[in-house]
Amino acid sequence: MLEKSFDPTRCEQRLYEKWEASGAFTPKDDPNAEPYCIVIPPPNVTGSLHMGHALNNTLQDVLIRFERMRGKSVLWQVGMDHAGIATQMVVERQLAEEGNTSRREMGREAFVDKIWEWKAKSGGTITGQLRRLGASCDWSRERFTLDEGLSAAVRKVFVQLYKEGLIYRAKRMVNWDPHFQTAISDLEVETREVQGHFWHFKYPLENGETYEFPVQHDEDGKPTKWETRNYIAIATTRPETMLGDGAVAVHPDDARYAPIVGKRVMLPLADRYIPIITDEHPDPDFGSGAVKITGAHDANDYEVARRHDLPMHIIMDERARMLASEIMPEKYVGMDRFEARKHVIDDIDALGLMERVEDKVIQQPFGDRSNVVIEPMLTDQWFVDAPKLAEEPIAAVEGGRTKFTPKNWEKTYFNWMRNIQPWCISRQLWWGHRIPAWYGPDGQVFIEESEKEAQEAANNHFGKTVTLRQDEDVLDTWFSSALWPFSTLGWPDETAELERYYPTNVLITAFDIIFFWVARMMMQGLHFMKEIPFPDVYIHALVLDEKGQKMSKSKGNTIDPLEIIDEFGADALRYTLTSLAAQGTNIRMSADKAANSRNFGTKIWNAARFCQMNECISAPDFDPATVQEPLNRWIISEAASTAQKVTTALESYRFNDAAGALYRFIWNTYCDWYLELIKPLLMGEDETAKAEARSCAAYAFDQALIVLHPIMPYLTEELWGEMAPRNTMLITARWPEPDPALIDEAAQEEMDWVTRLISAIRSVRAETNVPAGAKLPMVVCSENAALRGNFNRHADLIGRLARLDDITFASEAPEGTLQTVVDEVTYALTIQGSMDMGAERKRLDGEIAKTQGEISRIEKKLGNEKFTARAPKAVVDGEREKLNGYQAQKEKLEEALKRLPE
RNA sequence: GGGCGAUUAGCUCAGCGGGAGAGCACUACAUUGACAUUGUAGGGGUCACUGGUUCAAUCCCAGUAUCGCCCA
Repeated sequence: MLEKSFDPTRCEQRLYEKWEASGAFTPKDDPNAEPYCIVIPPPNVTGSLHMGHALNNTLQDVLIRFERMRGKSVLWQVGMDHAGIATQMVVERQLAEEGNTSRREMGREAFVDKIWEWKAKSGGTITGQLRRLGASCDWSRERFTLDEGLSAAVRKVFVQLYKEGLIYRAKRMVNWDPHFQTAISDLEVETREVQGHFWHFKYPLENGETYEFPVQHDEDGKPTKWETRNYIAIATTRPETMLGDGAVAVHPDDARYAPIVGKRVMLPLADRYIPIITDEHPDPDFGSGAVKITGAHDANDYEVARRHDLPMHIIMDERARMLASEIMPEKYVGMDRFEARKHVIDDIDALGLMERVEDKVIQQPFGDRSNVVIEPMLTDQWFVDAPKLAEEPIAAVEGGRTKFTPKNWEKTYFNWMRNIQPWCISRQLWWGHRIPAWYGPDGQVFIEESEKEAQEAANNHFGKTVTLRQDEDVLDTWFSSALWPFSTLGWPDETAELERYYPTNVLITAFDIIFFWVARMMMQGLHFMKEIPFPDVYIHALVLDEKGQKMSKSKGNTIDPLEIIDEFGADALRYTLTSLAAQGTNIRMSADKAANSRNFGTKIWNAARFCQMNECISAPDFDPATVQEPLNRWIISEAASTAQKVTTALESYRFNDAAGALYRFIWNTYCDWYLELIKPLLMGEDETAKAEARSCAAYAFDQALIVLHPIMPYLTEELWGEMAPRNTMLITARWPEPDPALIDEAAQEEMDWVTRLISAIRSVRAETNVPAGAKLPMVVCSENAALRGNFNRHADLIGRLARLDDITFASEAPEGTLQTVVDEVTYALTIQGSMDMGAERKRLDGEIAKTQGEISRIEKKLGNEKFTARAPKAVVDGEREKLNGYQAQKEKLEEALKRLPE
């Protein structure tokens, strides 16, 4: 006998271990089975499970379990990435806490050893958490981006791309993180609005030259008043960068500055002259319309400087301190950029060149991990020719070889891919794939997959043995993650797995990661495998908090999925997320919602208890097609059509529809109606009827367990094991095939009538305040033979569920009865004692008004000649039929009202 | 500035060219042998606004408003 409710804490670990030990997580070794593969978007080795992961992996697991039960050879390829910056940050912090030496003092090799130590001890927390979620991934094939095979893949890719001219070293503008002292990608930069200032400086013209600058304009914008100026005004939010200015730019159409274009200004503090140039970049309506150009420290200025061949002065070192150089005034050398800013402001002010200062909300870039202001800086880095590599991925989506669900994300993808910039892949870190580039004594570079090959190449080049120095930098973590869909399957070796599972079937991810995962995997997959990595990309929701805000640690509004699992069980969390995963909308998560899902589990559990108590035990040789009773044929139909709905929903990534169909079938159909309806049979004397009800109850329940399993694996597996002896665990049970023979429309119609009739009688009773316990006699006001047939079959059930003690037939309703109309037939209830006349009158009035409303609506429609002429015949006929029905119903209701005693 | 999305019951959200739906919350009743983590019944909506297309619009199209997100 089952306990009173499901206890997840008692079952989850045991079941998970049993699944894993059974080999269910590894792909089945059957050459005839269709392959199905998902690669996990690799979580970060330092990470722990948050709601986003929980959703992402629940959806993957739902599909994986679904396809596994459908008999496919399923591989969920799991693993983690090494997360260069994040990991280095964690270990450096740990070193600092232990009062140990810094990484620089420690040296590269010792530091990297330390990280591996850390990884062995504390890394990969998330894999244990994925297990708790119930993720059925193949742990035997777990990979790590820094493991040997994946590292070999990275070297091969780097060398090949270099030799194809798709990787190059260049001096370009990058996002420099002065805290980590490395370049980071655009995607690791978070632009925030902060309260800042706009400083307006005057740059004096060379030789004290002057010009007339308009200061007032009439309505047509014509200047009406001028003043004589010996300077050009510029405005900046970052005054310290002025020390590196290479020019002042104005728009070519800006008449105000036309007289001084081509002249020079004295750059204050720096004591050097810079030209006034024209460029399309300055907006004449913004600020003074004149822009200082600091080519080495601003992305826009860099483009201007390139166009005009301006000098680009790098004015800061790797920690963003002012750098000694021939253009840097002695005074500022060594100052931090913000300290230098203060001095520059004071010094400009002292020179009388400060025009004014405005408060201004500015967009400022921050490192998403370091949280410091990012310095745009011109540095030497390795780049991937992303615009070139993006061509094929763009074409693949345009041609429909890879499809996004929901489709509108394709726009985001195209927008990003078509505007993609060269991808800076070098990082000034130690944790990662060290770049396979070696330099000779004269700086000549040798790119090879191993030091040995580089040495050979160098020796050949120089004609003698030379000493090589390997590039210090490592590659962006995403360089290796981009290879994930094929490197994890064994590439560059031609493995059986690669042959069988590439391309994978779908990538499941959140939209904020389209650029990281989808774009990069598409680029590398198409380039190296000559084939898309996945035909489908499913973009799921973000999980927000109850108020619809993004969860973040700093806001303190995170909901920990593990706490939800502890409190309500993994199934409740999974069901909640799945049921809310409607396409194109975000999910507002709350503990309340998980509680509802837990209640759903309890409901199922108790239905199982009921089945068990009543010996509803599934028999292996049971054939649903042989069932006789409409009641039973109905539940079999419903189970089959639910399975079909769930199948269709999952095939089209409509997870919420799958969850909803299951909820309705199990709770509203099976529990609320079917189990209630078979109770009289189970307690009755008719052994044949009892036996059929028992086996059908068990069968339908089994079907529900099977089809619910992908979403609620623990509870369903536990019940599967408890309810009957089985040949297989549920995780590998067979998913139902669509079987038209199981759908019985006549039975569905008949039972629909039964449930509507019972509901109608209950409604009358409740609204007229008939005591809930009272059993009433009912008169069916009809001579219809088919109706009598229905009552012959179902009178007991109707009587029990509607609390009737006698059902008789008559042509007319007796006086003084409560009446309700179902399918144009009046049913009259006789009550003992006095009837609540007021309530009954009110109820009937309400019904009549409602029916009249429908009649009027349809009459109006049918009265419209254009409607009857142009609408499809089926629609018009349908409306006529409905009208007849409503009219008949209204007549019956009016009769009932008339028969009410005054 | 560019792009995307949202606006449907008190709340959270599905849905959809032809009778407005769910969960939660609310009201009343019920402890009838699976389940109070429950059951039965009920109340509650000008489907943001304005136009257009159509025999027919909550749904399609255009515009407006408000909100949210992404990119610059």
